[in-house]
Amino acid sequence: MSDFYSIYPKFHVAVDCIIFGFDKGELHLLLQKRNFQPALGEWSLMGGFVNAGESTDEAAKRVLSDLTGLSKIYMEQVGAFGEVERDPGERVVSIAYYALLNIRDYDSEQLQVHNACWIKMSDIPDLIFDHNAMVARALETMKGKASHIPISFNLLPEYFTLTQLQSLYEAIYGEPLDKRNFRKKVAEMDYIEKTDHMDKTSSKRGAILYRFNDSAYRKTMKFRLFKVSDASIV
Amino acid sequence: MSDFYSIYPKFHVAVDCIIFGFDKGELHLLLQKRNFQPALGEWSLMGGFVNAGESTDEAAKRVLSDLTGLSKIYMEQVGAFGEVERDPGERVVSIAYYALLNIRDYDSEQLQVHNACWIKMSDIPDLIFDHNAMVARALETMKGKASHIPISFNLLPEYFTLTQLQSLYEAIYGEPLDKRNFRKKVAEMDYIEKTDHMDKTSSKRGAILYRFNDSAYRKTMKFRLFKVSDASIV
DNA sequence: TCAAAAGTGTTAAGTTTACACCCATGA
DNA sequence: TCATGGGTGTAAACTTAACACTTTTGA
Repeated sequence: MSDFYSIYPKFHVAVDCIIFGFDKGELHLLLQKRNFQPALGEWSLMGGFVNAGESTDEAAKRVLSDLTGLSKIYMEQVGAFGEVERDPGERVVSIAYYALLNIRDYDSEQLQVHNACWIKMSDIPDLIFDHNAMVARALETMKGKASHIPISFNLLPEYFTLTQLQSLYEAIYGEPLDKRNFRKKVAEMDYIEKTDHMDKTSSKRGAILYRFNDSAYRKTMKFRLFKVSDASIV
Repeated sequence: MSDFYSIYPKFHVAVDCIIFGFDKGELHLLLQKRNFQPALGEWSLMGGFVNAGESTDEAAKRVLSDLTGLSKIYMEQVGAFGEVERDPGERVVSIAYYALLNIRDYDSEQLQVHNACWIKMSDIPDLIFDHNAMVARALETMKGKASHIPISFNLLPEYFTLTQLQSLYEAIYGEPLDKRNFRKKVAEMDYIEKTDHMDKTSSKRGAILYRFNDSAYRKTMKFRLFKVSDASIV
């Protein structure tokens, strides 16, 4: 094999995962109080190094499945973080991924093992390195995508009420939505299907449970439950 | 310094730049017919390895300024490409960036030196490695951004006609726009300012030259010259 | 004088917003 | 019986889309 590259430096390449969950009307992140070095005792995202023979996407999936035991998690790349001093230990380029998962799919035993817990977005502590910046960019990326692609259902159980769905969108975009207008839009989306199940846990009357039908969605690919936002300061 | 990382592998980290230009009603890319190894004689994006002591953003800026002599180029990260075998020579993780530049700012002497040329988007040849995939993702990223943030002015000269601006949007989104509706929207954007200059090169009558006023834009941050598109197949 | 690009308004259709009350039930 | 969350429609405001002719002037 010829070797044109050997004069160039090599770096550690890591992945970090911004894991979103939704509970009690708020977005949460799965964070880790590190019980290992470096930065022992500090809060961080879940991450790990990319192995030889493993793509960065695979590394992110591995980190997620090691942590949760789940293999089919919705995941998307946020981007690379490549500042020289981002990790004070050594030069590490990290690729951030966000993941969306139903908070109930994740058992609390796993939480203990990894010293992890769900923290409300409004209570995110100082994280190590540039992890707070990763969270901010992940949230922007996710909001952009969730406004026109139905990824948000990954944050809900298979069966959900319209109140839950609305509350999820309000949590993501941080503003209230009108109930009647919201339901009118949902009603036009045939792939958000009424089931004959009822949720009796959150009201006396009970609420109809709905379900997202992905193959029906793929026929129209039309989805918009939230207005497209103007630019933030860029 | 403690050394928690040494058991993990290191990789080459590269940057690749998708450089957009606009000319004669079409988007173009600045591509390179490689006069060096590896992949000598093949077409590729402009790229380079990230140096020690240099962030990935800085590496991308360096690649762009080495190539063009320009330092203030609009540039944004597309994302990391981390497949194991993406570079058949050796494991390389590459961070893609797109750049927008006014095709006239780039002199043809530079083109020669780098064996580079502007190729119409509709004529992009097979590129090395995963560079075609990078181009596709860069275009999607750029379209998403250009629909609600006025980045497209980076593709035009400082003074431009409304016909040029419309033609640019038609090139980016690949569909025709109604002239009167387009001009009505532009007229509402006070930061797209009429100047008292005229362009006489493309019509006998002459067309009024406009100019984008960034600080005026920042007061409202409202911009939309193209409808937000539905999902492509994702 | 005519070809070629620049410039200009109105109307209908569709979308978004605002808004308030009745329903069902378990405690 | 009443407190709680579930469910429903209409009208006004706004936005988008469709559409065709006149102007200017250099060749």
